[in-house]
Amino acid sequence: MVSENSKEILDPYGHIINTIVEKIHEYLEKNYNVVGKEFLRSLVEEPSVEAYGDLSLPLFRLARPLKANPVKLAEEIANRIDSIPYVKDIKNVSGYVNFFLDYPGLTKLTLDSVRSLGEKYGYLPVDKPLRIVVEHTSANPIHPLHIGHARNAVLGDTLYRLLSKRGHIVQRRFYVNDLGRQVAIMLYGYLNLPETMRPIDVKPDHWIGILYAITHTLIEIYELKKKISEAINRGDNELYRELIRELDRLVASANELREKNRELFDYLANKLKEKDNEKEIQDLMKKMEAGDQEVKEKLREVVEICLQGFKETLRELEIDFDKWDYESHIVWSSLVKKILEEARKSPYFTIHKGAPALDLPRLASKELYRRLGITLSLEIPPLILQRSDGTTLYTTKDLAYTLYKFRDFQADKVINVIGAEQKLPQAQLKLALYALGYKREAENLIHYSYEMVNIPGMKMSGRLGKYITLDEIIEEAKLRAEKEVLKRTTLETEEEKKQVIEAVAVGAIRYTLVSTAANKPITFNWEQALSFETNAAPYIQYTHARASSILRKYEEKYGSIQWDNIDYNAILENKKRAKLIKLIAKYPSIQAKAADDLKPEILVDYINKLADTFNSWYQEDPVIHEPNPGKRNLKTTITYAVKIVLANTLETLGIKAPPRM
RNA sequence: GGGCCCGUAGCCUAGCCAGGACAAGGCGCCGGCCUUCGGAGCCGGAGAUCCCGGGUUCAAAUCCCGGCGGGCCCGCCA
Repeated sequence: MVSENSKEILDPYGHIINTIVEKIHEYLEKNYNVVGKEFLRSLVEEPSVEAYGDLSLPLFRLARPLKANPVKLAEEIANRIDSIPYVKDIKNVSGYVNFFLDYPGLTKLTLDSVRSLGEKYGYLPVDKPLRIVVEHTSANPIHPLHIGHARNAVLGDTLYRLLSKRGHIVQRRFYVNDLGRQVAIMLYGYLNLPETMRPIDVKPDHWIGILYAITHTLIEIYELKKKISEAINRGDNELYRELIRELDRLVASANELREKNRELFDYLANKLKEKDNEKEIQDLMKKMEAGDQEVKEKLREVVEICLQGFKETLRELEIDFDKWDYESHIVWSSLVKKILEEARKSPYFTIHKGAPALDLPRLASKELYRRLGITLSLEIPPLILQRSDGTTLYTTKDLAYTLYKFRDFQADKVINVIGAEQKLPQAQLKLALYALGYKREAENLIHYSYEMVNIPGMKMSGRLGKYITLDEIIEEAKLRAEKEVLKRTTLETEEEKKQVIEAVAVGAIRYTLVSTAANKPITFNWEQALSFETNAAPYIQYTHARASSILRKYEEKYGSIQWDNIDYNAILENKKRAKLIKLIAKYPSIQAKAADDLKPEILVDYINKLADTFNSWYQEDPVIHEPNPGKRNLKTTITYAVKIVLANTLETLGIKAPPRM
């Protein structure tokens, strides 16, 4: 099945580097001490200046183990090693060995690869596929998705695509936090409404968002009023003034909420006025956790309304899930109870502040933290498992859920896409797993952490109903895309135009969210997100459409692409041809690295460089008008390869690549 | 009080983990290119104390220490 040369077909550039390393290693082994091949390979780099060649091996770090002078060694290697496949010339420059590639050879190798793999070019499969769960988005079902969730969702979905294309078996899961206090508040509001006031012509999650914010704000106001009269009775003036200020703020939010849905607001304001809301919510939470039949049904009903809205939004962004897991299911199916029992038997079980807990600080050690990928200086407190009243805490449920994910999918690895603010609980989770004897799971649980998305001049708050929804952002993106597309499109039918507008709008959003490294905060900016110029999604899409168009015209004139009569030597006639073929050759290893390092931004960086180089080449070196058939075939096959690579990177980023725009 | 992340031209970002040869792109700004394959493009130019100060090293944007600025976390919340 695997042919002799499959490696070089799948990964032309990687193959060439391996060949070079092989030769150097052979030489050093014969004449000096033994040096690890992997180490040697890690030293190979791309020179910063073109004049220094295509690949370079700095010898400074080798000098010590080999007991050699780097400058002399470079000289020696350059002189003594004369022939390496795909290498035309070897030169030494003060401690560096520089390699100049044989471009006709590289071109043939690369185009052979593209020819035999076609649209699959670039997807380098791993030797051992893993079963991987990617849990992402997992927004609380109490308000619509906003821009922060969008970063989570897009990152999670892109990781899924990267890993799948790398050959892993990947499952996407969404964890529905349906047992928290926030959900209880929303459910409480819902239960106080007559059926006639359920949502009709609003998007379901938007309605839920308002219901939650109104219920929350009203309850806060009523509680605050009680505290204020207490403060008056006690004559505590300072407290009184402080509470009044807080009340003013809440009333201001309440007025804004009332504007959004008067009927709902006035009804609940009246209904909740005289009740002991706090007590009723406590009762509701207990019933929710216990799985009270009646509450259970209503809970699922109201949560489903919100999830319906999530699904609509996510579908717009080409995001889908394989499994929706409910926190309530984890609790009701006694998985949590089992974990608690195991914890009680664990040697790390302790009582902390009067509550049952795991003594995680006892596990603190350099060795273990490194293995689990926990930052050494992170101080991890004991993990309290249960409240004094017996109800369970979030991380305990998460402990049960994590094991459930591993078991349900027989996963080798579980990746949680969760905000950076949850670093501590995620580290606790790992240590707790370890403490309970789940070493494999602890070691293969990955917290893929990302920083916040800020909207300039705005502080978002779900509780007060202050946020910009993802739906609004998508809507705005479409409006802006429409304006830009209609200005320039060559398409004629309305249907085609609509598709391109959507592809451009969604592409712009996904691209923006994935192009900045996850550990850096993003300040959301329309101009930048929806830029139609270099370094943005539409630019890549446009370049792809342009390459497609060239190929279409070629085929109209000459028929199908000619692979058999290619003038490989002609690659040397134009520097940009060579630059392009090198980029194309590198693609499989770049795509693989982006997947292995979980860094989509590597792909974004690459795709830009490729589009730049192609556009620049296109400007000065005509393809179809090339009269010489051998050269024309070279140029067309390069164009074809560029088109494939652009389409595949866009596909990996979840961005559509229309052939015409 | 302790901890984590970030700090690269007016603005946005890459490079930092595995230190190497003049710090790489984009936006914006200035000047050019439409009778040739799609100008959402191309070519050229100006613009940087790589937050500051020490240290390690033949070599530091990159590693270590100490500051400064911004965000986040330290709950019987989720």
